[in-house]
Amino acid sequence: MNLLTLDKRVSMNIIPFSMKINPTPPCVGRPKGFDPDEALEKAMQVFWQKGYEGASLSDLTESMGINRPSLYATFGNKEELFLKVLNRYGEGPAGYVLEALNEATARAVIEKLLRSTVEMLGDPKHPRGCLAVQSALCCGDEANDVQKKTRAFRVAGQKSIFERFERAQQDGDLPASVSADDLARYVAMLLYGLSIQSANGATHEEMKSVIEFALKTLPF
Amino acid sequence: MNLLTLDKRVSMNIIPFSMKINPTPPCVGRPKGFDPDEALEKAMQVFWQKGYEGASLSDLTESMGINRPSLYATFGNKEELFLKVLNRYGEGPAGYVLEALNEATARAVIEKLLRSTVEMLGDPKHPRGCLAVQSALCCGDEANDVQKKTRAFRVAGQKSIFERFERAQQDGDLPASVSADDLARYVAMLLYGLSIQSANGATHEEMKSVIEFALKTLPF
DNA sequence: GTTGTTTTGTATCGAACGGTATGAATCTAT
DNA sequence: ATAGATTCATACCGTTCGATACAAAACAAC
Repeated sequence: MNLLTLDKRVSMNIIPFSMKINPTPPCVGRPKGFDPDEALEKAMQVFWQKGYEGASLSDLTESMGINRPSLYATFGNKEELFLKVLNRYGEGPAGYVLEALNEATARAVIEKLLRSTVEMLGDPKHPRGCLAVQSALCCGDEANDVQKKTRAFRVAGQKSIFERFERAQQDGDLPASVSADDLARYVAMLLYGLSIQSANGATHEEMKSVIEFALKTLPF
Repeated sequence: MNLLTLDKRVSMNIIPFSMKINPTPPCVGRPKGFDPDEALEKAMQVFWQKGYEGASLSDLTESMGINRPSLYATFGNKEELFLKVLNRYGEGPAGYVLEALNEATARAVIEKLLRSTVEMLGDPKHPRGCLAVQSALCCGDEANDVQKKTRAFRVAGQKSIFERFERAQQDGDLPASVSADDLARYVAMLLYGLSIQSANGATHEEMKSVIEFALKTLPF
């Protein structure tokens, strides 16, 4: 789910010629005492549970097992760290969203989206809820950029679902009588709603039960 | 929507006999230079937009038009102020939820809930989204109490809807084949989902359109 | 006018925030 | 071994956080 281009050095074409960007990690100097990938995973857990504003640098460095200078040297700052976490979230725990769009029919896409979401939200390895929904839903002025980018992340996911339904109508497996826009927004609503249900403490079984109800009401 | 007992002095029965609590404002001393009700309204707008953690005391006092000592003397502290705001939210902008339960049938209740929610979320007088969903969805350790009480607020609303559907089954206007638990959770999901849709920037018309779609799929 | 009570404005508290300067430590290359 | 490069650990920066101490100001009662 590569919805955002996070590396400004690449996206803005600042670097001339074909200068390589970190082609391989530097072979000189003291090696890192930690695995940046593992550290990023830990950071994701913290942001997932406490949100962008609620996660302090002390929370982050403690969970990541590194100290502040290492964090800043490796990830930039708190905001850049969060954006890298968001990207990781889209490719990892939320990667099922784009995968589900490969299902054969609109109906199958929706079933896969709902069932995968419930599986993800019910996984006790993660904090409750959806990181993209809850970690920067509303915040103070300083975190406005993070809020906007997290919202753009959600909107991009909904747009992908919408485009898949448009294709489904061309393929003929989605009746032309239903609006692809309404349907995409409706499905996104269900996913968002499940996220809040999870945050409310709904059990895995309860969520499984409610999406079966929702699927039964689908008119196609 | 009096879902929470916010005044601990009352709920815990600390005060002996029938000692009155602020029966009438004191007639001696310098009078307040502001209207606490108006100030609370302003505070609600701030928490609604920035969330509990994102709203600083400077944000609050500036919008409320008072200074810090006045805020603390009148509302206790930041947490108590938020809880009073949450109570006000339940009785004001979100008061339609309990009102909707007075509709004659389960179907009418759902229609009223969805349409009233869209009207509330589409009102440009308020910040986007639902205060009870977004203002303390996840946060740091210090705000854990606020998070729990906000979650309890949401869960209480869902429970009220559930109990209304149970009654509807006794009344016979909701088929016994549908689970009242599933249906209440489903409707709450739609309301939560609408809140996130609103935060995502969905227009009033888009939300109106998607709930009409959702209502069309209802099997009763 | 004096006293007693409450509110307001200012100035500030200790703690925590995000972020960094600095030097010791640890590696490769020669 | 030495030099060069990078990372790590400590200690600290300025700012902002929520919360208050204190005294002047504004009222009612007498």
